[in-house]
Amino acid sequence: MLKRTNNCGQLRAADEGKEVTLSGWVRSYRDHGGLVFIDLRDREGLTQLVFNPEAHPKAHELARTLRTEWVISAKGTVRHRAEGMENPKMATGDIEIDICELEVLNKAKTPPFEVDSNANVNEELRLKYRYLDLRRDRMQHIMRVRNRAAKIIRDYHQENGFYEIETPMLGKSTPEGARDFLVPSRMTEGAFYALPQSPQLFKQILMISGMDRYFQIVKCFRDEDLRADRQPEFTQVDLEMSFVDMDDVIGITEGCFAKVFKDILDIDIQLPMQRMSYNDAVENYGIDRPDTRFEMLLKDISAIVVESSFKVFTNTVKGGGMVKGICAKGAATYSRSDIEKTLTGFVADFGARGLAWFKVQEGEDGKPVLFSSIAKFFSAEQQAAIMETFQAEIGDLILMVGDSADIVHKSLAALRCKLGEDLGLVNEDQFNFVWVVDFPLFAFNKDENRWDSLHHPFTAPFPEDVEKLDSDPQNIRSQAYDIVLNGYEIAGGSIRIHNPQVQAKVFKLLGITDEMARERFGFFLDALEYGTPPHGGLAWGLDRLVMLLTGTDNIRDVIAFPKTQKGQCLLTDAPSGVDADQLEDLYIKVVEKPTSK
RNA sequence: GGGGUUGUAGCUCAAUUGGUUAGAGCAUCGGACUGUCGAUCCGAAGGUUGCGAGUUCGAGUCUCGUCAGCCUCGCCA
Repeated sequence: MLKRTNNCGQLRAADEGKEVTLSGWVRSYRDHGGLVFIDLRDREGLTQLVFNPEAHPKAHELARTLRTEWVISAKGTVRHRAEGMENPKMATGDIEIDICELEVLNKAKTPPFEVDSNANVNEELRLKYRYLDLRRDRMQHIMRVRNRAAKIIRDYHQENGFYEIETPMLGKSTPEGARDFLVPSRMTEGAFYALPQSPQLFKQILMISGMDRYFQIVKCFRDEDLRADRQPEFTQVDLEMSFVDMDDVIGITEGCFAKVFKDILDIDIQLPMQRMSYNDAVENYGIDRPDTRFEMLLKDISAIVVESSFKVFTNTVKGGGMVKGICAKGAATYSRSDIEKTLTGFVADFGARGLAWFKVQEGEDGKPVLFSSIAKFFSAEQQAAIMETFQAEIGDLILMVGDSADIVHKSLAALRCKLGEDLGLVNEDQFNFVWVVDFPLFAFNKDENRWDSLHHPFTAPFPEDVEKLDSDPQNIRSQAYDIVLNGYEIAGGSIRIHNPQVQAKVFKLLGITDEMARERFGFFLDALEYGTPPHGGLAWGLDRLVMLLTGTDNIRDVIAFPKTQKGQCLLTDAPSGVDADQLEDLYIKVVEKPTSK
């Protein structure tokens, strides 16, 4: 084999005269009958090879047989292209290689789609032939960015005193949280490991073990339904620190994000990052992961509309619900069918039973008035108060939902983001980081009549709120913090409970009896009793970060070998059936799927 | 589990209201061509319209079922 001396993105005019060997894939061939030009591609770039029939007839003859995606090595001399023949579109466009010797390392079948093209290709096909898809420019770029991000993150944490420590993939199943992927044990009949949803307890135990600072870039597994930004296995940057408070963890994390964005996108992030309380986020954006790149904030008009004669709203407010809305600037041009079919249908997905609307129009006296089929239910004063609340101007569209707080916030948060996109308010080049803090520790679970952790059961309350564990669980704030970028939660964490008594009280409120706690977390509760340092940490979703760094809205694009929405790998055809012998070894019997008809 | 959407040549797409032999660009194959660079020019080949029923004189088009991809609600501490 002709061994390569350089890669295909390396050579420049200054290398003129050097004898080099390049290896790679044939991107395109241009056969002029006489001269043959080949664009050779490898991970680092493209270089033009020239085959001259008079100078090197043997190489030229072989070159005429080349086809796209064949793998070759070629030896020749770097030559500055003739004047006017340079190609400014190529990094190596000033030079070409005059080839004297060509070796075909491997032929290739005609690919099922064009590797050398930015055209959209059916994703099913891309996933089946992922090795060809990964050869394409866009995927090469994404993998390069992902690799660089991982390196920066590793270097940064190493420099800041973190040990990279691996935690087990075969762990213990815990019933709360997401559904576990289970792995049957051959050694212990009827017992199962679970793949980790996150290394949560192990990293806390590492703090108890005196490791001081731990981090890991680690796979996590959750057996839940997939979405555009969710895969059954995904990658976290997981870290934990001893003897720290919230500001320490936030400071370390901010520093790392700033470095990643500077190095990869050359963007300077203003530090410290903005912080927003959970309550403010929900009140103004309807969600705990606000996209702050545009305004269109939610406004509460319950107090105004409760006085109106519009029964839908008055009943809602009197029944303990609320009425909130958003004001879409300049959107009064939306047609009635846009609003009553498209937008109303959109919020219906989130449980909203209706979407009330006002168009702000110019009245007879030139002043703004509200127009809609329900406007007659609102007095002039009420209308004025509504416009005042939204700072509405002529040409705006006010959209309102009256329902339980949960539905109002969920539906309007989603509607706000949709309209933000539709109206072109989102600047794709802007990166708005915000820490969301002051989360409540618990949320009440009506169905089960108990409290649920908003974050997870090991999250510490603020010290001054600890006494409320007995009296007022609803108003306990937690030392949790989420970092939100453009509406995506990209990292989250908390200061952990390091006091066994507090941990026991939290379990109790969560409806976890001593017995259950023993069985599930006994090992951890024991560990807590042997000298636990105050500690806290955080985990990043690396996949989502790479999505934002590369501007894709599809998590499959940032994972080399992702799964479809049904959890299939189209490349390998996993998951698949197994031999009866294998099942027997594991004491597993497959039962037929019960028919639901 | 629910809702939506897509499926036509190797790829990306088109095909009027249900109406003649389902078309185009790219790719492929053959030929020509000594400075191209998404080469160009000439020619050829390429189809179970995802699959299965049904309605109809007639279905790529309408109906039902089914399979697969995607988006989404529930779900994801």
